Amino acid sequence: MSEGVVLSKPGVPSPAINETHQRILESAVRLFADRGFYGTGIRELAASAGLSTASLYHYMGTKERLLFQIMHDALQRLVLAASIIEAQSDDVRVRLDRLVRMHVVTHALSRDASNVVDNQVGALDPVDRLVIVEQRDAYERFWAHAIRDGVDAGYFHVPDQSSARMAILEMSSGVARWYSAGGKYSVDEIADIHVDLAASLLHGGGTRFDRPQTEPHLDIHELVESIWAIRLPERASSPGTKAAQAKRVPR
Amino acid sequence: MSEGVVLSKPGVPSPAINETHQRILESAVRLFADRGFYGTGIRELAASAGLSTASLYHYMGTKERLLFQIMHDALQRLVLAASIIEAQSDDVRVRLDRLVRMHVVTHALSRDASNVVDNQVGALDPVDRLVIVEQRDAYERFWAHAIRDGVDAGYFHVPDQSSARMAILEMSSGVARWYSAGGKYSVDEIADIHVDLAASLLHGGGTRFDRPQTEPHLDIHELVESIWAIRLPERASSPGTKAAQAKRVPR
DNA sequence: CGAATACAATCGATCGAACGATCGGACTCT
DNA sequence: AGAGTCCGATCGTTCGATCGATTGTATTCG
Repeated sequence: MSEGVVLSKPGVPSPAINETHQRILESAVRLFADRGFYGTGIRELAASAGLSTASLYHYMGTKERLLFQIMHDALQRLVLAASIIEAQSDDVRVRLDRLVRMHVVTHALSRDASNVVDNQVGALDPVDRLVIVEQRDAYERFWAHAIRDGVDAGYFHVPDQSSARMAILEMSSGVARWYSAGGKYSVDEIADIHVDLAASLLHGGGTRFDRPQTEPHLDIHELVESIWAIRLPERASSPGTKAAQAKRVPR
Repeated sequence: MSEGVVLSKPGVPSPAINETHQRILESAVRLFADRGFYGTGIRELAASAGLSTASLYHYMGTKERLLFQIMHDALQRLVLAASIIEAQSDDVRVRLDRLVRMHVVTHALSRDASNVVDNQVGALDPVDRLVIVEQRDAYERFWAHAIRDGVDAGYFHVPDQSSARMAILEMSSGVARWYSAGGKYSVDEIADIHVDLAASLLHGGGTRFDRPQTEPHLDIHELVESIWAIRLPERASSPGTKAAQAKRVPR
């Protein structure tokens, strides 16, 4: 169960050129998420990364460039993950399950970066903003196509596809607003719950996900770990922990 | 069909002490929503309201106080609306329908204020933030109780009540992020769609809202208009325009 | 080999601009 | 006369950004 169908090395390399740069990026993500772009001064930024403001400029170019790098990198990973999921999920119900799971897991674990992407677009200068918005649109297209295909195949029934897409994305992104590591549920349980909620939303009163068991294996944990170069907490059992299973609606 | 069961004058009086103050509040809401609290300077604020920075201070106290007034007022209206809905909706399915409708309509029409409430809490000083967070919690409690009552009555089936509440609130608040007046759907159609989506989400694969027709009348248009002191665009037919009706899932 | 060279990394000091906020005084209206 | 409303001028602070200079560390040259 360990070896997935993931390509050899799909990970996005970090944009950092060395360890100091990496430290700056990490500090900036945290501060931008906490206080916002305009609420974060370059002196805070420098102090948080442990160097002078002059040294900071050696790496970041300008403060606005730093924000752009952070958002561009975060979105690039999301797009890559979505494209791999699309390529390796034949059944559209499975595809959507995986999109939701990936989105929720990354929004919980890469909380700060997700919040920066979601809330700080307005702080970008107009040219950079265009690039970022196009990336975000590209990501949303994977969702739009999944929903469209599911409706065409007769699996999904929604009052309006765009609204359904926005609803699922908003509720899944919302996880980054309220999730905290010590909470009632683990990341995987929250992902399970949101897969359930999305399924209900898309079935509009019909039957729930009856997942075909013949799908080739693609482990979302492995995918996220390789693309984000992070280590996820072990999940208790698979798929779905006992707690999440118990909460599930009997059909 | 015009006279609802609404109390005589439930409206929240505007916190503005005169027309100039009102202009300041409106400018501030727009600017804070567009550029954020820290991204808005008092000189922009003054220029946008058509006076000097010195005069600005005559009304707003401090910039932070101005933000607090805006958020407090917006949340007060939401809480009042929710309490009236709770008091006048016997059936829990109707109660949730109305909560969603009210929330979506106000987030579309009072877009800027909603975005300020949703995104600028972090800019408040710790004392003010406590007050605002308590108001927001009070508002969410109406939703929590509605969902709990619906589950207890056997109408709703969700994997987790808190997650379901956050999901519905996030997707409904999301309207304030992407709604624009010239879009494909009218405000009422968007509200209809979200009532549908919330219903699907809460029924978890069961049957949809079969609304009891015996409920005493409470018109959400009237409610919102009186509490927010605004005039909503006329809705084409009632309930639900043709466009929204056509999109609806046949059962 | 050791000296010379090149370049990345760092910082103290400082720039002009914009920031939030305040003052005293000048206009209205009663 | 007195309260309410407005503003020009200006306060001290912080902002994002840049400068010249110094260090550390390879690489090249004689």
